[in-house]
Amino acid sequence: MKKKEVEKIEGCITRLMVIRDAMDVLSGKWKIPIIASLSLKGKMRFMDLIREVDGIAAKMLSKELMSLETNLLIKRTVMNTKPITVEYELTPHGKTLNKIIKEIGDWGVLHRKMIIGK
Amino acid sequence: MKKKEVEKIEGCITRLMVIRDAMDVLSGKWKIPIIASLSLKGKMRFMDLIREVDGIAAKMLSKELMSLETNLLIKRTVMNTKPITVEYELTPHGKTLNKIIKEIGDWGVLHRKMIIGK
DNA sequence: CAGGATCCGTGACGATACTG
DNA sequence: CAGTATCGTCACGGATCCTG
Repeated sequence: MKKKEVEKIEGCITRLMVIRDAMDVLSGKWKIPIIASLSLKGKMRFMDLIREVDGIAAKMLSKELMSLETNLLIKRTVMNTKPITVEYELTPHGKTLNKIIKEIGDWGVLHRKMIIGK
Repeated sequence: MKKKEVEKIEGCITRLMVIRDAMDVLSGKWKIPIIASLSLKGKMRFMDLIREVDGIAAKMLSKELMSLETNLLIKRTVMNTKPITVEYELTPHGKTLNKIIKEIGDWGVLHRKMIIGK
């Protein structure tokens, strides 16, 4: 087998690996919608997210936010107000997801036309 | 409220809606990896996919392929060989996912660097 | 307001064996 | 080879109540 072919095959394998890495961080029902909300609206509080991310329960939101924070995608800021409020926003690294969010949104429009159109 | 502001808010809401539409079709552990494999390698048979999509069980693959076919993303072709073989490939509509796959892959590389780097 | 605690159902996902 | 059948597990996700 030629060197170029080997490289191509290995390229495929690592490509599939990084895709799975990404999906480990992003998969689930809520993570993309949460990130999309923060991406579109910027800084948001817990209650804002409850309202914005349609149908999510507080427990799930809490859990997903923790996961996203652990993966350095969002930043959590506690404000000293009374009662306390908490703000969430995308980190610089979280903002690098914007392209994915955009593509998913664009494709969603396309897909909707496809389904309705037939 | 001005007309432009209304449009912006409605734009956000519908944006989040189409994103959820897209996620309904794409979410889950396996769909993106399956599509990515078909995207990178073109036409594949059931066994090829079992090998390529690392760790998937036959039952899951079968189920996911059905779901993807229902959503018009892949095409299933039964060949009259002995024993029978089946080929799967992306439909034109399925190929419109290439941009998403690319972005996810690119981001996966970035994310890996981010995690290892710290 | 932000969330934790608790209880709970359902389905996603997995391993193995089997069939046309 | 391309699946289906069967059985089992566990975490996703939901509802409700509670607290600093």
